Amino acid sequence: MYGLVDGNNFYVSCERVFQPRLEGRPVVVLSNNDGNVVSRSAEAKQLGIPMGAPFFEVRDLLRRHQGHVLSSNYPLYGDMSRRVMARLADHVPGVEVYSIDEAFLDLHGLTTFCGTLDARAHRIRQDVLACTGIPTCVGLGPIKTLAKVANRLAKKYPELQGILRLDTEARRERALRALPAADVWGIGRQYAAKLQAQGLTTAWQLAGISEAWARQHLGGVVGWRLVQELRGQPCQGLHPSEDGTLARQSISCSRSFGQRLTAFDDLWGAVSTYLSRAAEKLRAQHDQAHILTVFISQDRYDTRLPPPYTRSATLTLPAGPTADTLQLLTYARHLLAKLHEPGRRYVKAGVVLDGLEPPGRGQQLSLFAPAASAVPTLAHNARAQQLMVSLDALNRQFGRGTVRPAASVPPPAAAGQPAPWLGRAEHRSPAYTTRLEDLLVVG
DNA sequence: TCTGGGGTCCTAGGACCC
DNA sequence: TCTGGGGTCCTAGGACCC
Repeated sequence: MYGLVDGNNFYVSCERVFQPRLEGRPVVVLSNNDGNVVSRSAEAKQLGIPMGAPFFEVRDLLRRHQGHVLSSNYPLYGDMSRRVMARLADHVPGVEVYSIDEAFLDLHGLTTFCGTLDARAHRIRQDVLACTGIPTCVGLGPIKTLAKVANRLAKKYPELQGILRLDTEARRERALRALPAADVWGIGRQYAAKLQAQGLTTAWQLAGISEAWARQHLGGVVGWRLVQELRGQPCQGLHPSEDGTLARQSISCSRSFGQRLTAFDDLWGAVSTYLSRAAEKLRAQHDQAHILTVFISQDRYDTRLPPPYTRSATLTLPAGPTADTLQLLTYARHLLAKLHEPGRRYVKAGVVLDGLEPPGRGQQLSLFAPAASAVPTLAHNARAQQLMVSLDALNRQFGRGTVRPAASVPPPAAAGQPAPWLGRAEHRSPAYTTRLEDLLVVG
């Protein structure tokens, strides 16, 4: 059996742990730049605010109902997530961290110890709530997709007390008949519309479609696997996460700006900032990258502009994989220069690191000094590596961005001003758990 | 006025190689 | 009149997830 544990309204729940006055009220958390609603309390859902709604469309509605609005606070959510995952790992040896607020549990063979699965799931929920303050739901099923189904229903029907187990044919059928096809893991807007057009509305009907139809209309083999899993035929296993974190195959960092930018130097300020952050994440998971992409976007909602709104440039690093911020910056600047067109107004930029692998393979070294080229010598490499170790240590100890590339610092003329690329965050809560100055004071 | 960010997987088509 | 086949790599695009 698998378990799927999922935090309820995760970001909102994280905020409520430190602001209990938000209990019982409509609360929403916004995406970067205060753009969209990305987490809603039950009360906010009841007002009819959809997931992903642009904030400006629901602002008045929230005001009328004394709703509370928060900018996203990822240091807080990331840290709370780490605490939740640590609790789970204490109960179950095999945990696959699936997202910031979700994890699959490997429960195979655990039933004979410590009572029934339901009792175990109850204990896990209680423990996570007691130790972190985060309410969760647990879905139990013999297959990942069915554990997801169970979790969905456990969230939807409070009378289930946060737990649903689908371990018999009868329970599977009953659950699938109760679940809309659009709520199945892997069915998004497009596929839901296609199913609807065929008169297929429940997960049970979806489980009954033919292989040919699934392959043709639901994304090929992906859709067919999904259908098989609903039927009870497992197509994917559990991939336990080491040390409670998820190692990624690509790492990106991108942001919408707070204002339109046209000047190369402003864009470069943004791109160099994002690249520094991405390289930090890369080193944190002990990898190097050998493919670098830079992209810049114009306003996709501006009907006067012809698509494409985003232009990107990708480079396979000629010197092989690296995790050196400074080396990556050299390449990124060239890529940005290729993309940037004077006069255009850009709203967003980003970088992507691909082709990740652990250090020690495929490093292309130069026979000569690196002065003229980006290709490093061995001695240069060792020093660069030491520099990154020191950089990361300083930023860990004194806060992100304490030491950063000069390009990421706004020019002296703008001293005291926030960088021009920074987005809005007008409702940010303190970093209660990750900044000493922000510690909650009681009493 | 205001519309997110970070991921995954698959497919199709073209270039190139033998 | 005849005009290979299979493999790999790369890119772009499209769907999905949270």
